[in-house]
Amino acid sequence: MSGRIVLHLDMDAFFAAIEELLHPELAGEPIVVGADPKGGRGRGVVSTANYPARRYGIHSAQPISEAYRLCPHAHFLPVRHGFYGKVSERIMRLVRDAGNYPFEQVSIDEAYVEVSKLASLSKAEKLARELKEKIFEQEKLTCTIGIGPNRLIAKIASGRQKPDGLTIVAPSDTQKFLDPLPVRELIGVGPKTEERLNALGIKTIADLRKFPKTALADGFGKFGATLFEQARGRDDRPVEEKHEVKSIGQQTTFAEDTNNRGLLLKTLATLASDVHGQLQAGTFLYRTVTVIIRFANFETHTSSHTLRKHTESIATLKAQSLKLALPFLQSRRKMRLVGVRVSHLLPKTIKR
DNA sequence: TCTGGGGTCCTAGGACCC
DNA sequence: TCTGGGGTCCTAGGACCC
Repeated sequence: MSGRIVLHLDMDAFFAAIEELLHPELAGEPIVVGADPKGGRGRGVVSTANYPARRYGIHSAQPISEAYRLCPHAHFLPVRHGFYGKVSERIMRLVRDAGNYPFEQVSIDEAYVEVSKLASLSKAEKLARELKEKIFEQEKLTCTIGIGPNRLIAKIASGRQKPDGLTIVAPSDTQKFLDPLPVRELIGVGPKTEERLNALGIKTIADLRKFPKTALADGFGKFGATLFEQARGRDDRPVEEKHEVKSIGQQTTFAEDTNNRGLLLKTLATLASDVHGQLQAGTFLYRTVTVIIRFANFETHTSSHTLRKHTESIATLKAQSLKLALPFLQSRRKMRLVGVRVSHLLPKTIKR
């Protein structure tokens, strides 16, 4: 595939930016959206911090207790998913309706648009500027856009200049754009893989490019081949609105670790019926039930069972959840989290 | 300093079938 | 007495993403 132009749009500090709009009096002050810090004793993590808060070293996924230590006077606000979802819907509609381009929303605040048919980077740039303007006009929120010859480059490009940025990488500049970047920028390279690559002397994408395909395949399996391609700026994943749901689940972390049987059983039952509610809302049948248990020391286990046929029964879901959890409960060890997930979903409309 | 909640995808071993 | 190969499904765990 040649001559592609892909645009990646990423809202800036989305949750925190929305909260700023709802609390104009907090303008310019550090805002942390996430778990309740409970005076430094809270569990949970930072969901999003605004830029003033980031200057204190606060960032997404950081333990909320740590964020509290870094900046106790920040404004700590709870996550209001429903509200952000509504704002997201309006923004995504605007982007989707910006033209008849293949569009793919990848999360509450991120989307790709395939604008290959514009056939020129300057036209794509113009569209990007228009999108940024329209979103700001309508929602008073800023976003960052990356444009590149495929999803990978567009995504990395948008990550380069934030907030309110626009980065365009021409096909001919792709390699020189990638080479100096740390391998952590690549899709699917997290802390563990970064560590492993670093141990091989691979720090930058230029380093990665020197590694033979076979060596990468040996060390990283299927992902090795993807790494090889990514290092060369290649990515042929299409932009398409799709996404069938594969699983539905809920989990909860207790305010304090517990081995209280009554509480554990009650929590599992509640999770099971909440999951069932979502199942019904989406009119799905399920076939596999998985229970997730996390002990106080963070050791995490799953136990699952696949039924002989699909069902929508809530009684079965509850019974299976309890049955799967039982061996863990017998241990009497304290737990910090329990969860229930269903998979092997089947849309109900297909009657059998 | 402990580490959320919603997900997806990959791997590896064992069971089972032909 | 020793011992195939391929394919699919299930289960458990782990890495990663937002």
